[in-house]
Amino acid sequence: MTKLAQRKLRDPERTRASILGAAFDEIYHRGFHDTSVNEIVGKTTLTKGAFFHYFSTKNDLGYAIADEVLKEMVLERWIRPLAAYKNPVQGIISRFRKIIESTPDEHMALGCPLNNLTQEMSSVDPVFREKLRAVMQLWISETEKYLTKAREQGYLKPDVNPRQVAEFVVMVEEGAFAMVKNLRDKKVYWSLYESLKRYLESISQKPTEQLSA
Amino acid sequence: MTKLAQRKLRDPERTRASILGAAFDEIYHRGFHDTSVNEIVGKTTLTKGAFFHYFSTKNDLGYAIADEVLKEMVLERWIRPLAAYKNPVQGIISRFRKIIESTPDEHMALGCPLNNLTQEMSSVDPVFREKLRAVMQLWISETEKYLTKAREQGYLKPDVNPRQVAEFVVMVEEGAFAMVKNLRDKKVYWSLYESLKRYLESISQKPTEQLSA
DNA sequence: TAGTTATCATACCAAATGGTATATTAACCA
DNA sequence: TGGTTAATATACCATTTGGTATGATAACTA
Repeated sequence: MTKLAQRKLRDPERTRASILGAAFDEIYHRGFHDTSVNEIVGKTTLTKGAFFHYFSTKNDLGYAIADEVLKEMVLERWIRPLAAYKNPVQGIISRFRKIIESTPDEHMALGCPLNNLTQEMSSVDPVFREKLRAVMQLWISETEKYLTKAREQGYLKPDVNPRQVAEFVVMVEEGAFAMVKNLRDKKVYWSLYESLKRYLESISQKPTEQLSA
Repeated sequence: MTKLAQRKLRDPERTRASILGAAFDEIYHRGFHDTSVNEIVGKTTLTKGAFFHYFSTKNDLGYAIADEVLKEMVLERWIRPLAAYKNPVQGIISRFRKIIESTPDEHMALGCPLNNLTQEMSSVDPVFREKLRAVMQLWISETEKYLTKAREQGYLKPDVNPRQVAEFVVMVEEGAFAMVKNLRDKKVYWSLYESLKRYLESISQKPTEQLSA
């Protein structure tokens, strides 16, 4: 009773978040073009009126997903966890493994949300293009920071270029999901994981145990 | 005059190919969902009647693109040229470079046609899924053959797994285009090229010059 | 407490889309 | 040569889509 009554109460932030969440889910499953506004609001307790109150157009919704959902997702999944590792290179390897392990089989077929939206929208809408580009730039730059630190600490060979490695690593992280989506075979994750690991080890070295400062 | 008259003459094979070509082009530029049948026939000298005579549905056209155009494109761009190299590993590196060099700047923003179609359609239509999967399986398997040969000939270290490397190589080949499409920066091609080269060299070795047989 | 505004619902619409029905003409075959 | 079939054009349609106009109600403010 109380709960039902409270459902009627207004909570704009929650409402907007609810639309955004339902929209991300639908779009992640079926793609942007194939997801209609009616379907999105159908997944919530709201109607089209609420939708267009918060997003003046369907594209605007897509922009919000890029700006808010995808950006946050990249940071949460790929970047922030790296802080917990002493050796950032080892952190990248471990994170890749853990994300594979924690990805439900159902999601295997859906690929990387950022890559999906990019492949579909980036060449057709310049605003999408810029926003999705910004997310990936962030992903690469943050990865690069950790790789730079790793080189400074002697975990990487001195001749490696952190930016170059960062681009390669992020490309593998995205590309692995894309390939598994295509092949529908989770074993491929592990195959690609082994190759990434081997690559990173080939540019690594044991840090000479020199005292700090 | 003669030419104009001949244009009226019927040539079913050419007609079908014309539709297929225009459709591939439009879909490559704007995606499958965002390309309408009207737009496709608008790019040809034909009308909707001809279209639905050759393809009973729009999806059927997409299937034909996967079966015929994409498959042929993979073989022509990535596989067949490898036959010309004595060292297949060197062949893979060289081909990657040459494809970068020969890709017009305009195409840079469009990514890999196979990847585009996969990300958009694979999770939404099972027939697409199977056909696109078959193309990528072919791509990987053919690459694997060359890597197996390379290992037999001593160009690769004996402990490398050709299938595993093939999956990684194809993933990089696709992923590189996807990333450049997102970042819109051709320099990234070369950065990724350097990394792929370094990786392949790290699993390579000089063949011990033992006589054949 | 009255009135203004923000939040959400309902009913509707013009345009575009994939697809069909049908007409027309070229090609082939007996 | 006549008739059957294949190839292409034209006109049309039901449905879906993003979006709008407007109404209703909750929330806030003076």
